[in-house]
Amino acid sequence: MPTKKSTTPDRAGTAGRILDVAERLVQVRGFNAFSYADVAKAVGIQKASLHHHFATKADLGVALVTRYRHSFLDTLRSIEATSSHGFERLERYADLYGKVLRAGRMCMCGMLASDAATLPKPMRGSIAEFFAENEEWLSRILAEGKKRGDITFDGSAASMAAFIVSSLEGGMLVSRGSGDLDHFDDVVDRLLERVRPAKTKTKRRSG
Amino acid sequence: MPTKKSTTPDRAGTAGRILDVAERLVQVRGFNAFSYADVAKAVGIQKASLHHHFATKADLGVALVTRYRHSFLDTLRSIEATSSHGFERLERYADLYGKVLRAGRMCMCGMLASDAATLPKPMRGSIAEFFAENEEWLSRILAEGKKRGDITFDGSAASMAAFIVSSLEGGMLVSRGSGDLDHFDDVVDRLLERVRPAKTKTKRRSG
DNA sequence: GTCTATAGGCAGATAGAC
DNA sequence: GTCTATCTGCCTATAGAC
Repeated sequence: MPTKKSTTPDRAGTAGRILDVAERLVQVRGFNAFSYADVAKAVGIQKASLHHHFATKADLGVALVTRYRHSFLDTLRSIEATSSHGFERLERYADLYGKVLRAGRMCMCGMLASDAATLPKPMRGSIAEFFAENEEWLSRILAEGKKRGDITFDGSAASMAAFIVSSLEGGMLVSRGSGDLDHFDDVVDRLLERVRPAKTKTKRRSG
Repeated sequence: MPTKKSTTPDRAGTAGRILDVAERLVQVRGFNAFSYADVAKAVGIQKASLHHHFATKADLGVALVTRYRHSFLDTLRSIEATSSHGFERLERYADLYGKVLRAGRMCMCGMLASDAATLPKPMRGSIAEFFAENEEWLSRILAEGKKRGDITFDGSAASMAAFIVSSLEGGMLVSRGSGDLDHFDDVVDRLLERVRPAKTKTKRRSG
């Protein structure tokens, strides 16, 4: 859930600034509820200039999802590299979503998932890829943690990963719909309680 | 999750047909991705005629959410009236969402929750009410079931209710975004497994 | 790469006849 | 209550000068 620096480039230059602005607009309003005029205004150039960087809105959308996927994976790898404890990794994973929510945004691909039926076809495959990669990473972290004993759960790591992603995305959605951000924290608490290893007593959520 | 007959009226007449069509369009495409022209075409009247029934799109939106809330509550009461076993009630509750998903739709208020930032203000309060009523009902069913011993869970009924709603909404969202409807069934299985009472061996999901 | 100007279409909404 | 006709404004996108 970016909004942080990443290993990949694409964040500098006009194209990068356009993507930054468009990403925020998608996360707050959705793909069908922002226009080139909105982006142009926020970036400080004219509408027509946007078309030089992204010929069509569909092109912009594809670039948006592609960058988001890479950026998100970078963040996951960073969590993996800087935390060796399974449960702590999951806390930090959940906190990614919490930070986005508190920034007034929805997970970009969660937002796009709800717009799916109306999106240009090339975007849809990339959105599905986001969820697949996300669950793959989570699944691996869960399996390793279970083996090491610093994460607890029943059933397959893959289905647990799918469950976690759904709960967090749904938690964000319902919190935004209810206008009650604490709702999300309750969901995270309950989710983490189910995977917390018997002995550990790590404090929940930092931000 | 309607698309079924309800005790309340509002389903007959031109206004009712307009609401039926608009409801489907919102559930499939979202509030910002359908037009009066779409509705008029599907209903078989002219755009201008729609304004006689719902002067503005905001008015249509408010009527849509209000009817949906009442209709949904009717369905919940019907589950409560025709199932006396707690776990079975939860199975039927989850199945409501599954049926909507398999119809190619999203929960209407889940969809509207993602559109929230762009919606006319009068709609937002009503959407929040939907989630509150929904969780209230679920909370009561959970508390009763726990007391009777035909539902199991830790923590408060209210937080468990919030968790269930989030997981189901998120399950629908991610399933649609992944293009994999089985994803949702896995989420439901895992969710129900956590509330299943020790002795019972009810089969999961009927539809 | 950015600009001005504009095309062509669709959005939500209104006026007024029947 | 439904129609035809129309308004105004915004949308995505393009042409062509600088």
